[in-house]
Amino acid sequence: MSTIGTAGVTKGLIQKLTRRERQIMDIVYKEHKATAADIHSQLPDRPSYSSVRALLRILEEKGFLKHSSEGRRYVYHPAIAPERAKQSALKHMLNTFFDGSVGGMVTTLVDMSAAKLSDEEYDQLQDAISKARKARS
Amino acid sequence: MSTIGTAGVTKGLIQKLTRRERQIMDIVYKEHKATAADIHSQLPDRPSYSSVRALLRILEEKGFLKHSSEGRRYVYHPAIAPERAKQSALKHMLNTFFDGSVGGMVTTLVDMSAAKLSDEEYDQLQDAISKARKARS
DNA sequence: CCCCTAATGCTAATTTATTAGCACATTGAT
DNA sequence: ATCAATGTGCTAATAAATTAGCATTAGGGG
Repeated sequence: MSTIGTAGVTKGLIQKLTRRERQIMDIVYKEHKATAADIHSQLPDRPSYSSVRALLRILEEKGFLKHSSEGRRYVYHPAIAPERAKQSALKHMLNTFFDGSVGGMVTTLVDMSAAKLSDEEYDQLQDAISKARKARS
Repeated sequence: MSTIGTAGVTKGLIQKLTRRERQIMDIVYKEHKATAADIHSQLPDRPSYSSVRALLRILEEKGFLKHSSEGRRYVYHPAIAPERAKQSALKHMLNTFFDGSVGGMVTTLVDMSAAKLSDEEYDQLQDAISKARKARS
């Protein structure tokens, strides 16, 4: 079974985040964009609004977030493109839990959700794999 | 496209870990088991051996690690079964980056590694999916 | 116009995480 | 049997993360 390496990919930047910073980035990635209030409302063990804002400033300084103004509010966006963050996270998980095996990961994923997938969804999966296979070469 | 929920699964315990603690747990999951020295040698920005041992004690107190004695050494193991940890991590990633879509995640995974998979590996993937599909009902 | 609300900016205090130091125990070699 | 090497246990110091407080500014409604 072939594997995927880790070298040079978004260089583990995300692994450097602190607990709160990670929680915030998770929310931003999930929502695509979010205001301080959005984030505050979704954080576990909600700290004060003030704390959230301090962290947002820090994350922006560190280059993980950008903001734009929407009316009077700041709307925060990830500074690292979702595609890259996604891939980086997937690779990390592949290496940590699946010894780099894509097949192992897909199998676990499909097994986990087996009962919940419809025929249509299975077809989509099969298609995705066929296409990737052909696109190779 | 159906999705997978987050409720009640290893209850986000792992999200509570600090930076160093996470780094250590990643190594332990990756290696399946490890001594303090193993971990020390693999940690980024290597702290002192002493620090590592302090963290191992803390992780054990918090219930994330167990140890057994092997000769004179302690060998650390995850206290949360790899299967559960894996699933918990996958679900978290599904929700954060793929809006809960298994298909989306599999597609990204396969695309990422497309060039590297052999025909045989593609066959394995197709098989895994077919089996899961049949095992359903 | 003036006040209330809901934003942000900055800074200081507190809490938590991280680190390292040192004492003690055990094994193996000479 | 003693010494060196390699473990562990515990504790205190340091560094980093997290939190909250307070000042300020802008908008909207009466």
